[in-house]
Amino acid sequence: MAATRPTMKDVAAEAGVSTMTVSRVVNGDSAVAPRTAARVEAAVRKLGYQRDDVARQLRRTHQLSQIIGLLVDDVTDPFMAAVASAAEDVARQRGSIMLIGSSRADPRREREVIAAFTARRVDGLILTPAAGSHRFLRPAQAQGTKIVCVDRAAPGLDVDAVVVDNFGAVRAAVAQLVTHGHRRIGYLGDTPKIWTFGERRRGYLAALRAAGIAADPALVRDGVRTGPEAAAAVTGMLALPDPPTALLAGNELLAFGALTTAPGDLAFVAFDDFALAARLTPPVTVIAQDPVALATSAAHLLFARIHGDVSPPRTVVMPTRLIRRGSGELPGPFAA
Amino acid sequence: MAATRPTMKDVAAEAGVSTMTVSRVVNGDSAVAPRTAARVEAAVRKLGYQRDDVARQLRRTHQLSQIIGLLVDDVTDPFMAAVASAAEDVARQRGSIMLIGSSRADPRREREVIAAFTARRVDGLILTPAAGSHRFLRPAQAQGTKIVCVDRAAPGLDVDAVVVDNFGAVRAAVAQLVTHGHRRIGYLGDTPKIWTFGERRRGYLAALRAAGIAADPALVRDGVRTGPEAAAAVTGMLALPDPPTALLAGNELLAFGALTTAPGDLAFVAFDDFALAARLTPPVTVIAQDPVALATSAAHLLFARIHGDVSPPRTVVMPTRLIRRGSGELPGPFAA
DNA sequence: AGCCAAGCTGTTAACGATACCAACCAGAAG
DNA sequence: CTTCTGGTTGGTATCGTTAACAGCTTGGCT
Repeated sequence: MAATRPTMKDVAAEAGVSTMTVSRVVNGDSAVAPRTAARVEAAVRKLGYQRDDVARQLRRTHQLSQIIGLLVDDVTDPFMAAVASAAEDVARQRGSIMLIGSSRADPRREREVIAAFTARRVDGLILTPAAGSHRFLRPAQAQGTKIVCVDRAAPGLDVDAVVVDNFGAVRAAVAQLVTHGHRRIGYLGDTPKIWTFGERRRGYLAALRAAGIAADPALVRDGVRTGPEAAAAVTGMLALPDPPTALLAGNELLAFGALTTAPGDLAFVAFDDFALAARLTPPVTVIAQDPVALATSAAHLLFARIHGDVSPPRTVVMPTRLIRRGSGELPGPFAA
Repeated sequence: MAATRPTMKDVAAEAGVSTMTVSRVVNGDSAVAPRTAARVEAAVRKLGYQRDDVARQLRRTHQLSQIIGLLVDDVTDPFMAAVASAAEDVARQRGSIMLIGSSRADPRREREVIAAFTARRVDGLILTPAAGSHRFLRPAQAQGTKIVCVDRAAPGLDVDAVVVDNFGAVRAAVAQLVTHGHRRIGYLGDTPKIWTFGERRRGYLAALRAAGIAADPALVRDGVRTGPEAAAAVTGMLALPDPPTALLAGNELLAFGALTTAPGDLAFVAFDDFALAARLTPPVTVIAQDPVALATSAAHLLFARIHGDVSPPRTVVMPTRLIRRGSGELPGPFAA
């Protein structure tokens, strides 16, 4: 049952050659006489030999491990799933495999997962940083692990990042709600300690300020993490004496939660596009970003670093698009 | 820049002890005098030492690698994302990290990814098998890699599997459509070579047969893989001289595609529940399964195998639930 | 005092692969 | 006939860690 896997030594014995020759054949590096190679290949097939990449990596300590690590909040978030998928595609093209870990927005878990990854000598990490400082990555970075952030910047860490202009996108979307006659506009987001939510919140406040509207703390909800929490927050806002006439949901999950209770006449804009947005009544206006493009770009950047790019870290900003489907264009009480 | 990572030897020199002592401290195994341990720990911190799990694994060849591999079709499928998330949670509880790979339903890619994983000596694999035989896994299995299938069985491979009764669930759902007066019922699915779609298709045909309805090939569409393809298939069916009055979509993705064009009076049932199903008009009736429960069960089964469970392979069947929200209960032309 | 046990630490040899260098062989050239 | 060249092959050391065992203290017991 617990058959032990054959090693190069076994193959060498079977083929009557040295392990060096087996190594050469298995890796197709350097010249081996065709007849010898054929004998080795036959032995490989006969024994079911597969190269042990663990031993290989140990010997080639200063070479690449051909493993990258991806750390996301939560893969069940469709945005993160798209990131994971795109990152793995690039990794595969580059001959690497990918470890995946979820932080669940918990900085401690994030650190532990990253430590487990670096202990395996990953060549690089793609991160969607959780809240909190990421200085703890400096030693790993100093030892040569390349790091690229995607979706979010990592304050306190000097690395590449591929993001969108969250601030500008939300500001523009909220400004549009104001244009359509809304002055009581609600905001739902997770903690502003997460970079994206901080930016989105800033954009919301900036748009209000630009319109001369005082922000009402009762309409600004931070730290909302789940669909049901979002639904409850919306219900709470609507029960206010002076309820909002428009709402901005900070991501897809919160949008789904809000949509379970939001009435159809509440103007609504969601950050992130989603599959059935056009099928709802009214169709949902969204701020769309392209997670595949973000992740592909981040992964290419990572592999460039892995292969020796030492230029100063840069932040790539990808575009967003406000897709007007109706819910964000519902007129408010101050409509012209 | 390319600072090399410190090894136990470096730590040993710094602390004035042998590498064995460092090893003992780092792993907390056996007794080391508190003062010595403190010195070693200080050296570890000073140098930023981290144990090299690659070397460790090589030395401990007959121990576990504490890595598992997950192979899915595509993580952007929310069902698979939930599977991945749940599997990683269990892995983490068990002190393992997880490699992830996508087959994109391509058997060759599936093989390559699996080979890359086994070369890293994963302790086990969780698979959603693509189409085609999986005999190629036998050598890996013989060498001790544990394998568990989730969502789909793997014909030709004697392993554990955690699935739902796809056949029975679809048969019941289609029978219900018949009860509501439908006789022209369309079916959308990917290739029946993928186990789940084969089962779902069989269930559909069995329900028709039981109702004495002849299956019309024009209403049975296999090999539909994308949303747009599903939409086109629906458009095509509706243009028939004798169009369907009801439709069953074989998974979430196909349901989304179909819903972009299906008129509101077409009775509709989707395999897999989804976030906004209740918000559509009419609300969508679905056959729900619990991907988290499936994956959690599969992962527990895998770790049981990894830790020595040698009982015969078993297939765990988890329940499905027909959630009647309206679209599946629309009356057909033969309603009583 | 003498001896043993317990606790602590070090030495050596692997794990499976590859880098580096040396050795071998045939045939060509001098 | 000798020397050289180029293509092939093998030997040895090593990557960073730990298993197995050996050796050294120290203190307790008779």
